[in-house]
Amino acid sequence: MAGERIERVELRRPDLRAPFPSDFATRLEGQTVHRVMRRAKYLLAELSSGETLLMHLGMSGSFRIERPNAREVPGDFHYGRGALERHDHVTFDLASGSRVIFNDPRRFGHMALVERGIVDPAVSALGPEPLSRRFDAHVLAGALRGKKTSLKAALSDQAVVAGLGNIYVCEALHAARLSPTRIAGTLVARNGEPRGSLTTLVAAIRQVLQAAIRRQARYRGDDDRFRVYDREGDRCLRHGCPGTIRRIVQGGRSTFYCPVCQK
DNA sequence: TAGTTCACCTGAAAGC
DNA sequence: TGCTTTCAGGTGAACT
Repeated sequence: MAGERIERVELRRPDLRAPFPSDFATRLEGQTVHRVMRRAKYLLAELSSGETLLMHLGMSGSFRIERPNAREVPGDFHYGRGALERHDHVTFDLASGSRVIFNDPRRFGHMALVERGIVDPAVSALGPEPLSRRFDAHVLAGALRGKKTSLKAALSDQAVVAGLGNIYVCEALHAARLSPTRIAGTLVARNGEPRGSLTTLVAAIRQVLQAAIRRQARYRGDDDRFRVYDREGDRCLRHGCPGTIRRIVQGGRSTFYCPVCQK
């Protein structure tokens, strides 16, 4: 979309997670996308008006791009390319002839237009990017100091660290050998300095995310992609650990961990 | 103020 | 075989 002019926007239903404003499509049409960025799980498209198009894939959302030189499909009435599918909720027709389509079966996705000079509250509240230089053990110690909630809940909080979901919190805690039920504040010394286990956790978060990006992982798929997630009853995969993976519920979400090697 | 619970949604899987 | 129920997730509002 970057560098493209948006010719036409079609909303194929009135809402995703929230209703679209009545002027959502018309405000987008005619605008040029200056650049597209990512912040945590949000995609941000900077527009020629100074507004920002905020997009979130939710659980099941995805984009696909159809290009004008794509092979024609007989009988199809949509630009001679693939027909629109049941859960194609938003289409962006671009001046180049390309079409960007947002598909989201579960409709947990989100789109909003943010006015010039305004930062969406959901974005401004986000914590540091876990793969950025700004994120280290001292920063995480500052966020966890005094927290009486569990490590699982704390790491799932996007204000503590941005972009970790349920699965990768489980994976990072397993990689760091830390129990998801441990009180978050116990990883911080009385003087506010991070304990050694917090440094290990920061490295584990980075390692788990980088590996996931390399695999272009999605939340469902090959079972061998995860070390603990969805492995209840299986042997722990850590070398030499005799433990069995346990499932518990925290904050209404499944947590998977090894009670033997995660302390 | 901090922490917890619930609703939203729908495809897949399990249960009957 | 077909119908019904349960479960999963990210986010924000409501609740404790």
